[in-house]
Formats: sequence, C-alpha cells, structure tokens
Amino acid sequence: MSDARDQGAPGSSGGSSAGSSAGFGAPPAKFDLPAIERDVIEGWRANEVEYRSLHGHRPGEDAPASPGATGEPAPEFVFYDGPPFATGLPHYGHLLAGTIKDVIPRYWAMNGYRVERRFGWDCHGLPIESLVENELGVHGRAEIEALGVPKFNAACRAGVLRFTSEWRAVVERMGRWVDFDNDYKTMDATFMESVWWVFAELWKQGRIYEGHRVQPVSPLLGTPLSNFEVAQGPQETNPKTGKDGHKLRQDPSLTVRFAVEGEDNTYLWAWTTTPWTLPSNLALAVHPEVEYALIEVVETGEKAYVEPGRLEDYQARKRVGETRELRRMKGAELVGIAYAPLLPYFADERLNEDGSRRAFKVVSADYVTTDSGTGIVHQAPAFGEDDFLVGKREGLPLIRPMDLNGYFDERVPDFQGLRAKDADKGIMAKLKEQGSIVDRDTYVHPYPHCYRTDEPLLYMAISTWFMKVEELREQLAANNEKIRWVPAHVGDKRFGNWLGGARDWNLSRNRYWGTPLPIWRCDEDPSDMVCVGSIAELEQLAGLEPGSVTDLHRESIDDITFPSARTEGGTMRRVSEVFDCWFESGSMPYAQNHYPFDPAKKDYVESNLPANFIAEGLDQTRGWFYTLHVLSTALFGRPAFENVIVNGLILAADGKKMSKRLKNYPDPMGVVERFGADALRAYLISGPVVRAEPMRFGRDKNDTEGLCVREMVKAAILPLHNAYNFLVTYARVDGWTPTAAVWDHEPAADLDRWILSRTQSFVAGMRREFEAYSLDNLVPAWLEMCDELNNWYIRRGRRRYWKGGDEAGADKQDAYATLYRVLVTIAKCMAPVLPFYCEHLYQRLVVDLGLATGADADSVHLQRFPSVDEGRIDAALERQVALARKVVGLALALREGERIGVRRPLPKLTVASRDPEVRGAMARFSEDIQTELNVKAVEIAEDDSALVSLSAKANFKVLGRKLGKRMKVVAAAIQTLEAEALRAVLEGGTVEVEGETLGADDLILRREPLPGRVAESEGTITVVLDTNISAELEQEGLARELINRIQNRRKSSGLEVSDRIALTVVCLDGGKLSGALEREELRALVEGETLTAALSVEQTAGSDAQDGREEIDGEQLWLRLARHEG
RNA sequence: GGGCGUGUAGCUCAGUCGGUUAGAGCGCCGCCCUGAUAAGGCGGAGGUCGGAGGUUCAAGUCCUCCCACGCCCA
Repeated sequence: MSDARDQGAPGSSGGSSAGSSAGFGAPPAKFDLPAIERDVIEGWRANEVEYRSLHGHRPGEDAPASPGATGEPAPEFVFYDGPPFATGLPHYGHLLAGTIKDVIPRYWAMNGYRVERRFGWDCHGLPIESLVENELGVHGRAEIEALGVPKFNAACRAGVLRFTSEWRAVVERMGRWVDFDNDYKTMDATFMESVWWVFAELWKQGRIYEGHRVQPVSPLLGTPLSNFEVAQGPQETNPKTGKDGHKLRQDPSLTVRFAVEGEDNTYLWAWTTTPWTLPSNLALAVHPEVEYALIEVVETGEKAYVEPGRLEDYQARKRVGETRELRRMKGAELVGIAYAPLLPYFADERLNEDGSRRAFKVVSADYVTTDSGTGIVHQAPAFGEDDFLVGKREGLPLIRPMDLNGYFDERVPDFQGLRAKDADKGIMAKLKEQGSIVDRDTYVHPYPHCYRTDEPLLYMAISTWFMKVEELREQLAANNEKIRWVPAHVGDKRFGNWLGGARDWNLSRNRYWGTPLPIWRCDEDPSDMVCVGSIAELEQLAGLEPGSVTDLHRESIDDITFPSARTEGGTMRRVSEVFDCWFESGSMPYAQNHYPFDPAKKDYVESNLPANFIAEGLDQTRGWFYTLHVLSTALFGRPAFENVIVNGLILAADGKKMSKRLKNYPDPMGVVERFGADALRAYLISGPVVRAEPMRFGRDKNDTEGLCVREMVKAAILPLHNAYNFLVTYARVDGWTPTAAVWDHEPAADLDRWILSRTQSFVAGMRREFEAYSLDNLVPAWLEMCDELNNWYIRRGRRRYWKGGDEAGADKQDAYATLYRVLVTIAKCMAPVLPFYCEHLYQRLVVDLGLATGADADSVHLQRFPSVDEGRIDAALERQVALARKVVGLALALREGERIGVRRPLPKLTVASRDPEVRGAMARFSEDIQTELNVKAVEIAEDDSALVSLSAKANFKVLGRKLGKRMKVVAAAIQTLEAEALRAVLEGGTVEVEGETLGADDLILRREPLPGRVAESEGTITVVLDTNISAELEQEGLARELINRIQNRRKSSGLEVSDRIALTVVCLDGGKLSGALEREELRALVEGETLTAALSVEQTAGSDAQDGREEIDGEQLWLRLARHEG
C-alpha cells in the first residue's frame, strides 16, 4: 500500500493526513482484481490488520477493554474450527468451508464481538499412518512392531505437518482470517492430556466398557482394517450389474444338513459360503415372516426344513431329487427347534447353567433373505456382523477359535494351525465323510480384499472399548433441539434420526499413531483396571518425577508400568489401543485450551460452550458434528454449538467427483490468480451448496477452467468497480473531495433520497441474512442493489455530475455526497463477503483521503457493520421508482417492436392506470421517464377505456375457498363477462354470475391494448407510445445520431472527457442532415453535448474520402475533429 | 437394503399457505443504448416441472409407488 495510507494508519489519533489530502487518486487504467488483492494483503500485513481483528489489539499490546472504550470487555462470539488433515493439499471443499468460516466471523467481528479463530490440525489416524506405511515399506502389525513403534511414530510425527505451509498460503490468499500462530494440533501433549481427561470423566460416569465388535481383518497383516482401508481394496466391475465394487471372488457354496433333535431323520438345511466358520456354528437363523416347508425327499426318505422357493432352485439345478411337501409353517414357528451340533468342538455350549437351551437352536433374524441358499442361514456369532448381533440378542456365546492372522487354535484340534480359508477343504471333506453335505457348488460374489496383500478379508469379533451412547439418546435429542441447523432438515432428519438410533461408540483402534487409551490393566486380573486422567496422575502412580512425562504417544508411555494396588503381585500395563481420532476432534473444545489443566483458560472454556458457530460439510453429520455433540452432552449436558452451517459436496463441472487423474477441475490457486479470491468466494457461497446440496463447479459441463468464477467478477465486482470509477473520474474533473460532512448531507432530489433509502433497505436485508446464517442470499441481494445503483441511480444521475464548474450548485454536491455515501456503505456491508475489493474501495474512498479517524479506522474490517437507519427508509418511494422502471421497460419493448431507436425522439408516452400509486409515481418521475425514453411528454391518465379491452378471469385463490365445486362453472361464466359489466366492477360495483355476487376482489382483470396503437399492458398499467414523428423530431433525431458518431470519435481518438474540440461536419448538400444543422438549437445541442468550441458545417455534393466517413439513415457525412486549444 | 437430500429452459437456480400465461441469471440469436462501465437495456428461441397413479373445484407444490443422482449408514 502507499505511503499515504500508512500515514493514516498507526496510532489512535488518526486522520493525520486529512489536511494534506489532494482528493482521489486516478483509478487504474486496467481492472486487475488479483493484483488489487495482492496489494490489499500487503496492506493487511504492514498494518497487522488480521492480528488486530483476531485479537482485538495490536501485537505486543494488552487486550483493550473494548474498541468503544466503555470499560466493558468486548463480547465473545465463539467459533470452533474443525481440524483438517494436513496430509493433503486444500481442495475446493476446504475453500468453501473456509469461506463460510470466514464470512460469518467477519460479520460478528464488525459488530463489535471478539471472535477467536484458531486453526486446528488433525494429526493422528490412518491417513498419515497409511502414508508412512507406504513410505517406509512396512505393512501390518508384525512389520510395524518389528520396525518398532518409536520409529514408526517418529515418521508419522515428522510427516504429518508436511503441507502446513501450503495450507497457510492458500488460506491467506483466499482472504480467510484465522490464527495459525496460535493453532492447535491433536498431537500436542496438552491436547492429548485433555483427551485423557475427557475419557477419564466418562470412565468415572461409568460410560466406558469393554466389548466386542465384528471388524474386517487382514490376516497377513494381522490387523483389523478401517472402512477407509476396506474401501481402498481392489475393485472390479461386476459383469452382472455393470457396477464397480469389491473384487469378485469364487467361494464354496455349501448346503449342510443339521439333525433336528427329537425328530427322526429330520434335518434343517442351511447354507454358507464360509465353511471355515462351521466349526464355530452356534445357531441357525430363519426369517420369522417367511414361509418354510417340511419336505420329504422321495428317493431317500430324508425329511428337511427348507424355504420352498429355494428348494425349486436346488431341484432345477438337479441337486435335490423329487420331494413331497409334508407341512408348511412360518419361520417363527421354527424358532426354538434344537439341533445336534454339526461338529463336536463346542458341543458343551449346548445348555445354559439352568438347563435351558443355549446354543444349537433355530433363531429368528430379519436379515435372512430368500435370494440364495435355503432360506436358513448358519450362524457363527464371532464371524459376522449380523451373526454377532443375533448372537448377542439370543445370549449365544462368542467363540472365536482363531487369532488375528486367521490360524485355528487348539480348540479346533482337527484344523489347528491351519489358516481359515485353507481349512475350507478339510472341513468340507470331514462333513462329507459324516454325511452332512446336501450340496456343494461354487459362488462368485464381490468380496472385500486387503488393500495391501490382496487377500480376502475375514470378518471377526474383536475386543474394543465402547462409550455408552444409547442411554444418552434422549439428552442428545433434547440438546439437538437447541441447535440452529442450516439447512434445518439436516438437524431434524439426518442428524436427528442418527441420534435417535445412536449406538454405543466404539472409540478404540488397534493402531499406533494416536492418543493412547489411558487404561492400565493388571496382568494377573484383567478386571483390575485404572483409568488415568492426567500426566500428573500417571507420574504419581508410576512413581516418576513430576514433569518427567512430556509426551503421551505410545512410544513414550507403553513401557510405563506400576504395581497393582488391588492385586497382590500384579503389574499394571497399558492396554494397547489408541483412540478413534474422532474422539480427539470431538474433544477439541476442551483440548484446544488444555482444559481443565490450564487455569487461565478454565473459565473461558466453561463459559464458551456451546460455541456460537461452526461450519463443515454434510459428511460430518456422523463425524465431527456427532462427536462434538456426544461429548459435550455427556460432560456438560449442553450442546457443543448453537448455529451450524452445513455445506454440500463440490463436484467437477461434469458432475463427477473432482479427480486429479481426470483433471476435470481447475487448480484452485490458478483460478484465484486469474480471477480473484473475492470472485471465487462469492461464487462458492452463492448456490445451494451452502445448504448442504451438491454443487457442480463450472459454468457448464465443459468448464474446466473456472469460467464460472469469471462470470462472478463480471456480475458482482466489475459493476461496483465501475461505479467507483465513475465517481472518481468526475470528482477529479470537478475537484470534488469528500469530507466528514457528507454524512450529514440531506439531499433534496428524489433520486438521492431514493438510493439512500434503497441502501438502508439493503443493509437491513444483509443483516437479516447474516443473522439467519443463510449465506446463499448475500450475493443475489447485492446484485439487485448493484443493478439499482448502476442502472438507475448513476444512469439517471449522470448529467448531474458533468455540469460545468460554474453550474456546480447544491444539486451537484448532493449527487457526489450521496454516491460517495452509498459506496462507502456498500464497502462495509459487503466486506465479509468480498474482503479484498471492499478493503480496496474503503482505502481509496476513505483512508487515502484522510477521513479515517479514530483507532482501527485504517481497515474496513475493523469498522462497524452499518446499522440500519430506519428513518431513511421510504418504502413508498422505493415502490414508485420500481414502477417508473417498470414503465420504462414496457416502453422500451414497444420501441423495440416498432424498430425506433431511442435516439429518435417521439412526441409522447401515455401511461394509464386506475392505481393512484402508479399515477403518483409517473408524475413524480416523469422527467426521468421522459429522458430515459427520449419522449417529449409523458401523459398520465386514469381512464384506460379507450385504450384497452377488458376481460376477466376468476381469482381462483379467493373464489376457490368460497365456491368449492361450483368453481368451474363460475370461472367459465366469468370469462364471458362483457367489458361494460367489468367496468362497473372497477367502479366499485358488483356483478351477478351464476347466482353469485362477485366484487373486484373476486376477479382478475386483464387488459388487452386495442388495435391501432403502439401499446402494452401489464397488470393495471397501460402504456401507449405516440410514434408520429414530425419533421422537427426527425431532425432532432439526426442531430442525436450525429452526436453519437462524434462521441465515438472523441473516444477513439483518445481525447479526455473534458477536452473541448474543434469540429467540422461535412454533409451532403441538400441532405436531411444538412437541413437539421441549419437549425440553431440543434447545432447548439451538438456543440453542448460534444464540448465543441468551434463548429463548422460544410456542404459537399459527394466524396469518396474514407477519412472521417460516417453514415446516418443511409446518408453519408464526414467528421473532422481536433482538440481545441485555449 | 435403510436414512436424508436432490431432480423445473442448453447450463446454474428461484418458485410463498395448493390458485390457472411457471420465473431469473448465464449462454445463443436479433435489435437498441452508451464520453463511468471490461458494461447495460429490450425482445426472441428454448419447458411432457424425472415418471406413473391418487387426493382436490384446482397440483411444479400434498400423498403413494417407481426411476435417476448425491451423501451417510448397512
């Protein structure tokens, strides 16, 4: 920024350059938004503007009591930033969320609130672990532990922040103000200690328990995989469905007979594709509503239960011979049937202690289908999610005779040491030998495979730690009621439903780089456990020096042990798991402030929960939104946030996901440097994507360059720049300089009073939108305002600014003062959305002129958001101007229809309306209408009966309620009503139709212009254009055509706006133009409009000269012009 | 398979409590205006309102089913 601005900035005295101001600087010749933005960033840096917005004071100073110096501390507006992973570069989704996270805090900061905005980094978890696994070439538990957790974690720590500087650069360039210096990282010891505190609180509340969960396991790696890793497994297109999915796999399709106890030669036929789980079979499942049959195989006499539709399939494949149906029953009737264990290993589990049946029985399960198999499904609770849940419900034991590498253990001696899939053959052979196999086939299906080893995954129950959430459902729902969701349906439906069905949260992971679970367990007695809630507590338990534990990662604390206080001779060792990283991000409100350990921030945390505002993508419904909500509800009984904006996903222009490989989207920073960050911000928040709906980033399918953003420059920023340019151009010519007094100006002209009113309405509208957190209307509201400013206020007022210096009266002062005020107000209003251009505008309009007085006056972002001056709003005036613009539009359409250009003056426009407000508006703005339309007179009439024919239609909305079924008859009759009857209604009378008495409100009148006139009707307004062009008017039209040609030449020959010229017009002898220029008043008109100081008109009989040649109405003429000196 | 959302002009989207000529912006075509404007104005072409049923005097709007797409869950 320039020196002039720097002078005005420091210190609170301000305005030091006021006296020396020489008025506006010259506007740039070229509009280059990215260049302006870079300049603005420089200014923000030089003046520490961002720091002051974030902290409420300059670096090194104490926090002031308040900007207003009233002694009260500034109120807090609390914002929580959801931490991204720094292992990738920011994409459009981040830029969108970042923009939302910037716009709202800027608004509240401009309203006098202190808005702390700390950036956060999510450092733990699989993204970085996977990266490091690849970089180090180690995969799975065995390899990582062979390498050593210290080395592995050191690599994670070293690599996780690799892109932070890139992030910071992008965020800054986008104009997002957020505190990177005072950021939080989930791997900081302080953060992790708070996570421990959170967990210990839950432990004290009795909300933590150890349980099991079925998870996919990669047997070679010996580790459970996350959904993320499963999704990264090999993919293949399914030839049957044509869709991509897991790689296909051929598995055995085995149908096995289970002998029903107490029924001779009777079996349950059950189906499985995983023979290796049959040793662990503990039940058979049927669907309670499905009909089953007891059949007899004619050839063998074997009786079996099976679903009849499925039986047909077996018979069609000739796997089962002829059968006879004995009986039919619902699945529910089969429930409880006991059968003999298929294999002997767990036969002891048959009965409960009280002698009731425990396992090897038929159970009911809704997930059973009749798509494949027999309709009866083998259950091994430790090896499938569905089986597990059924087993839990039925009280079946959880038996998993296999380690994480998939080797059978000693409990299945026949197959001990064999790996799961390798045992399939042996198991089938054994079953065949004992006559248990009904059918054996193969089955090809998509199946998840390991992303590293390509092996099929095994699903098995694994011990994990849970937080009880189900019992919190009511409180969660009650707290959700206190949150304003944008859009509302995400909260009511999506999030609400999710809370209603919330399951206990599995919050541990069998991983390495994360916050370790602070549970120490006795090696002698697994039920003897201690949950450690702080570093100090750990040091004390382990007898370590206070301060000796400085890091909480596994490599630092896994070796810390201490004797059990409860179990003689027992040693307490930490359990191996780490936290789900969602637990960490959900702890962020406390952990970012090292709660409750940092005494300086304890109150701050407690009094700032819930946050006023957060914003993230729709995918966080079950992620961060949920974990924040669960933890704050459990810990404090409060929601974690009051207002949340949920954004949708950004897709590429072609509607597909953005893909680096396909290159179907432009580089974000390339777009910013080409078109500007303000434009990108405005584009991003202008659609339904700020209401959780997906957005296509592009103007059309083929827009891979971000042309959509260029359009936003044209629509939202250039017009503002043009308005500024206009003001400055003429102010410089006139030597007009703003002073603080412009704000007290009471302009006389309707035009000024109108735009000031319109501006206040705009401010009020913007405030409403900001405070409703509905961002998608901000830019459209601005575009409307922009249209009013440029295409009416400035267009209509243009001549007021270029009156010569001696004519400069009060009206000109009013015009400048008003336009100036409007622009400064807009700069403040739009600053949250367009932080760069609005700052630029404010600097040029206010700071450069030394009008920035008081502390923090050197940036628009440290200013107060304009408050609404209700007294300035004149709703009637705004309506009247809208009516005037409406009439102008109608009349321009008539001119278009008649092919009469606006340069050609017409004698008269008639506006007829019965509505007194319309007539009032016409009278008030007749001069504007006249000049805008180039008509010599505007005639206003009340009676339009000579101009239009009247017809009527039923007012369905009004009559429908009254008439109900009679509506149709009456509506038809109304259409046949004669004009005379309708005129009577217009006069306040009524009309009888089909026995109904109807008044004006029951009808909608339509006006059709009568033929023979150039007329148009809309609503109650009829406009008629008189197109009789007299000889005088034709000559005036020619003069205006001539002016147009001269102006174009002035412009193209590089003359300044204020230059006076010497002009020679050579026209055809005896031509029409020649005739026109014989009229003194038309010559004066030409001279005045074109600043011609010396006009000479020459006649010619004709010429071939090309130089200066023009044509008007097919008649040639030649122009010569030069700057007139002196 | 379930939950939620979306489907309206070539594209991006409005469309109120159900009310009868379904709108805007961009793009295209034509015309016009312009000494602030890189703009602007007017007009035109362009719509089975995803489909099918239903409720109703009346459905883009409400209900049911179906189709497509997206997110999440399974």
